[in-house]
Parts: sequence; C-alpha cells; structure tokens
Amino acid sequence: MENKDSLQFHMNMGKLISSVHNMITRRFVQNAHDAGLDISLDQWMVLGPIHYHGDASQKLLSDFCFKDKTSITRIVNTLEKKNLVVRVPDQLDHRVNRVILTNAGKQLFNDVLPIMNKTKKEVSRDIAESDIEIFKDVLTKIISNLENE
Amino acid sequence: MENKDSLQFHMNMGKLISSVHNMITRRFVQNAHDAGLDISLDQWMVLGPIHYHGDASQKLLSDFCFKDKTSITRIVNTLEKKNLVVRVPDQLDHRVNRVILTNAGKQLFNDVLPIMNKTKKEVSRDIAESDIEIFKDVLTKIISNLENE
DNA sequence: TAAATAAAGTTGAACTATCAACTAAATATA
DNA sequence: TATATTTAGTTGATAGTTCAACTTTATTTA
Repeated sequence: MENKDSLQFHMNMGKLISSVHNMITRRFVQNAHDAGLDISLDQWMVLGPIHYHGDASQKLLSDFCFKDKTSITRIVNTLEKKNLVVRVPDQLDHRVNRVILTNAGKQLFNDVLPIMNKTKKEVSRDIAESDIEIFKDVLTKIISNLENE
Repeated sequence: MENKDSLQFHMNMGKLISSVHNMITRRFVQNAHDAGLDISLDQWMVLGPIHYHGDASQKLLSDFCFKDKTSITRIVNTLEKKNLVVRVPDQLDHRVNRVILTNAGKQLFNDVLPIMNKTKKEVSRDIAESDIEIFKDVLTKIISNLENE
C-alpha cells in the first residue's frame, strides 16, 4: 500500500468518515465480544434513547439516531428477538409503538457502558481534548447542514 | 424531539460518526440520482483507487478502503454486473484478480466527480477551513489508533 | 360529517458489512 | 522435495440500509 501521506492526500472526507465508521463499529463489537457481550453498535445506539427516556416510539428513535424508520423497525425486531426490549401499543395513539427495556435490556445497557468508554478511550488515544471538541462540533455542524431537505 | 443542545450533549462520538456517515451516504446517492447517475457511496469508494492506480487487486481495494475483503468481493460483483469494471486474472499470481475499469466505468467516474464536489460543498458549508483540517487530522489519527492489532 | 391527507409502522427487494468456513495458489519450513 | 502455512478470493448466514409500496390510525379540510 501507499505511504500514509499519499494515502491521506487521496482520502476525501466521505471516504475518511466511512472508514472511521467501519473501524469504530468493528472495534466496539470486538470489545463487547471479548467481554462476553453480544451487541452491535446500531443496537446500542437504539438502546440509548430508550434507556434515557424510559420508553420511546420508533419515530423518536428514528429522529434521535438519524436512521430510517425501516432500519429502526428491523433493529427493534432484533432487540425484541433477543428479549432486550418489548413493543407496547400506545393507548392514546394506536399507530404508535412504545418500545421499553426488559430487565435483561437494562442489565445489558449497564454492562455495555464500560465497553463504550473503553472503546472511546482507544479511539481518541493521543488526540488533544481541544481537537476532539472541534471534531465533535464539526460533526454536529455537518448534521445540521444535511438535516433539512 | 429534544432541543439541539440536549441532543448534542447526549450524542457520544460513535453515534455522531454513525449519523454523519448515514447522512452523507444518503445525500451523495440522492445528488447522484438527481443527476441521473446510479451509484452508491461504497461503489464510488471502490472505483476511486482503481481509477487512480489503473488497476487494483481486491486486496489493495480492501486495504485502501478499510473494508473487509468480503465486502469488496460483493461490491466488485455489483460493479461488474453494471459493466463498470471487469476482473482479469493476474498472469503472475493466479490467486489475484486485477480489477480494471471499462469505458463505461471511466465515463461514470468522470460524471460522478462533480457530484462528489457538490456533496462535499453541502457537507462542509459554513465550517471554517481550519476546522475541516483538524477534523480530517482527527479522522486520520483515529484510523491509525484502530488500525493495528 | 365525509373525503382527503398525513403520520407510524411493516414488508419485500436489492445492496452492504461482518463472521466463519471454504478453495486454490503461493511461499516457508522441515 | 514434501509438508505446512499464508494469502487472495468466494460462499453462506445474519444484521442493517434504503427505496417503494402498503396498512392502519389520526388529523385536515372541504
């Protein structure tokens, strides 16, 4: 392969983000697996807002995770199959499912938290805190650039 | 949905990157589609190094794109089905496929370049050039943090 | 109120990602 | 040289993404 400079030179932003996304996903799942936990990054992303809000409609999960509603349907299917969440039909709006954590789901959430932190440490090793802040600001700005329409 | 501050506060880095990755992918495909071009971001990522090197083994594509060799196999399958590339067995090392662009592939590559630039502009709108540089440096650093082992 | 529209969620199809198991060819080692 | 190991690539299985088409229930609007 090319040397690093030439590599970076030819890496546009989309490719960089895509590569980093893949690598973080892989590392997170690997770390979880090494700790005896079976969870994907996408499942974790969905579990978060449910834990935070107590329950969550699939619409809220879709907005919060910036994922298509179809993706949410399938991820919730998987989580339900693993007995980590259940769908409860909303009493007021019969179109809505409220997704809530089972006890196993709550347990897993707490077990995975330290794995997330470990992964975060590995990812941001030797990167200045101030650069991380700028990095997150840029990501947030990109989201707002692409969000509407 | 929550207000933006609360949203950002609760977004960890993995979720941010995953969201941005999804949104850029979506926008790129949408821009290409609006221009009458049928290509995914992953196909584009693979086309790049082939164009740059003239030809490329799947191993090189895998290293260059930080994608699993299985992913490369399937993306090249799709590209071949669309008559954008062909696999040519290497004469010296019979394990290797050399992937080369067809004329249609070269044509598409040139057609998509301006779409890539348009998307890049939309993504980085109103973000300081200096912050973009730091952003790309951090991405590159993360890659090297996760690359080995 | 009746009809039109919008919103929440599901399903099917095509594509991508990852893992594990596999084939075939090249290189290392005994 | 014969055997073992490594490397390049494929296949099958499971999960996630996106699009389009669909169902069901709410909300608008005429």
